[in-house]
Amino acid sequence: MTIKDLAAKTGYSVGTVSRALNNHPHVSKTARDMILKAADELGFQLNVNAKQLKQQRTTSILVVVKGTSNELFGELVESIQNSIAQTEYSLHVYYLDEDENEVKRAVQLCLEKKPLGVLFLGGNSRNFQTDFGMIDIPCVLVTNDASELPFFNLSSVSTDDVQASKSAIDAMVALGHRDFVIVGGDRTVSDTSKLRYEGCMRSFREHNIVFDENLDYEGVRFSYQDGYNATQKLLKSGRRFTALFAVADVMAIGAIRALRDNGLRVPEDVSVMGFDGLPLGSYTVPKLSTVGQAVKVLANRSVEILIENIEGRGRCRHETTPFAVYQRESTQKIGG
Amino acid sequence: MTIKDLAAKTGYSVGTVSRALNNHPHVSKTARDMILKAADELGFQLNVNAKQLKQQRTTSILVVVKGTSNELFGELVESIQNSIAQTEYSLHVYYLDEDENEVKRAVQLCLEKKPLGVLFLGGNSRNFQTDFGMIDIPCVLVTNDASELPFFNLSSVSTDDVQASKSAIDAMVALGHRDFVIVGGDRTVSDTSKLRYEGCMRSFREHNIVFDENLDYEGVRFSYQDGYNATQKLLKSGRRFTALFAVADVMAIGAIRALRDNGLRVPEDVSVMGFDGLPLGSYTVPKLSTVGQAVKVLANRSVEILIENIEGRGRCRHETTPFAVYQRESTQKIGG
DNA sequence: TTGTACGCGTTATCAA
DNA sequence: TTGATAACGCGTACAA
Repeated sequence: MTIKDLAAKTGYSVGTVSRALNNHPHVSKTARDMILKAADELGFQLNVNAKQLKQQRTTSILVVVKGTSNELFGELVESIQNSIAQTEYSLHVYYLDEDENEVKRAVQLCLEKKPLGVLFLGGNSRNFQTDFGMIDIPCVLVTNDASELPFFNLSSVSTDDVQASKSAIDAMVALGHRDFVIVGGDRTVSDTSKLRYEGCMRSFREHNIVFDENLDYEGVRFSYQDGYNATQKLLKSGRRFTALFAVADVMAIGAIRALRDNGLRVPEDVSVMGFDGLPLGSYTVPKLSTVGQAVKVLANRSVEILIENIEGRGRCRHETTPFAVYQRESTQKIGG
Repeated sequence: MTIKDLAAKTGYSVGTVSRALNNHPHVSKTARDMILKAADELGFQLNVNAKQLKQQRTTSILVVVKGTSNELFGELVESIQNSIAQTEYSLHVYYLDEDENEVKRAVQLCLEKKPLGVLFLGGNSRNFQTDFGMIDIPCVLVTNDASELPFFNLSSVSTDDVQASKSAIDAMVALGHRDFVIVGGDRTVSDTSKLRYEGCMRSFREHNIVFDENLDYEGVRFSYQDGYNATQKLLKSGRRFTALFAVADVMAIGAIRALRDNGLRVPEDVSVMGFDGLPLGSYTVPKLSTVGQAVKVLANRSVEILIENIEGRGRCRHETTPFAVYQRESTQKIGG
């Protein structure tokens, strides 16, 4: 079943058939109707390989997911897939380990798959600085800001991590907390972690709160297990604190568990705040206080921007999506 | 950069270059070495479209994921991707809504993408009975048993849902429980739900436990929210129970939350058991008792079987993977 | 062992 | 508006 058969069936030439199938002008309504009808009846499927070989262009968009244990990305991928499904493009998703170089990997995948664009879910600017030069198709970095990076083909849509985590700390300070520890990411390797840390520090400075980055900060991976371990370590070190901020909900959940295992109650003994706003957080015990990211907006804007750029209808841009601090049950006023 | 360029560079013909690149016999070591070296130096990438057009065969494997909110599938996809990464095949993942017809969708995707095989994550036998006939490539149904289905190209690897959920109930009975409710799936539409229900009933019969399927069973979707709602409904109905079995961990977590919101303690007032063994369950408060599936085994065997069948080295088969009941903190002996 | 040449299913160019 | 035909890059018979 090729356009040749279709041509034979309808009496037109392959040229006309091709034009009809692709909605090109210069084909009579009679011809178009007849051909489309025949195609439909015969269940004709255009051969993508032949098309792409001829046109020297694929139809695929790459999604590179960095750090698979962060459930936020799971939600994002789902949203992205839904947006893309309504377009002519197709999606290829690749999950990378948290400490792989996502840009190097993307370069390699671009050579191999020749996609029209790529969506990076997470990433760190150092990798972009050194390796992104090899990529010349439109890309967008999701959940990280790339406005400081000197690439004309790299957009970004992200939450303002500094403001968001500053707000988180502010909220806890407003509750009367002054003794903080942070379960964060590795700031030498994750921009997100660095920015969220920076947001915390701003709040601390603004409120004259003492914070020792060597003693009160643990930089680990974004997972339940690491959140748990980091909290254990903080506890073992003998630091005294009434508030714990975890820069991801998964870590916060691990942290709460560790606190419990050490006989500490949440929020009575220590308040815990997470980051991301996973649905799960509404069902945990206690319900997780968190700063929520706008997952759907993040996803939709990312694919809109990417497609605009792929289709040459726009330049690269850097957008910020809203966040909100949700005070649920894992935080409370100091002393009750 | 095509094999033509490579031919020009090395002085050999495109035929020899092609043979060298594909590890065919009848090419001298000299030629092979020289060509491979040149390819490497020039960063040569074979044009997949041309290759597939010529060979009339793609290299892709389809993964159809049914019910996106079930986090078990997230873990599975990750595992599957890792297995496939080490092969010559490429993966295309599609997430479907829980109540879409996964087989109809697969048929359509097969026409479009012409994959070599497909992996179904979840699915129901009714859809297979009516629509699977259209598919003639090797497939494997993961997490559901397909041994009763009359298709020579459909394998399956699954947990023995009947035994597994019987074991779950048995374990709670051994703890002294006799008043059960179940937060399950829709048995008219989900085989998994039907089987797990069946397992429960067997245990109930064996232990002469009274269970009213109309009053003590809620059939809903596999999500936190639905687990929560179902439990609310059970509670509102005034049923008295000391044990709740949720046929998925996500539902169990929703259920625990609902119990708490009604002033009931877990496990003191009611014991809760989940199903799946998500990592998350080790960090919740209380830690979730659950029957764990062997995710890695499920994933590995599925792709092994699929690839065997794709390469014609095996027939279709139906395997069962081990499960284990983990008693953590959400269950306890009745009255203490 | 190597080279030549055809064809896979499309799209696009050019003539009609 | 249509039809004929040349590419696209590769694999593979067949010939050498």
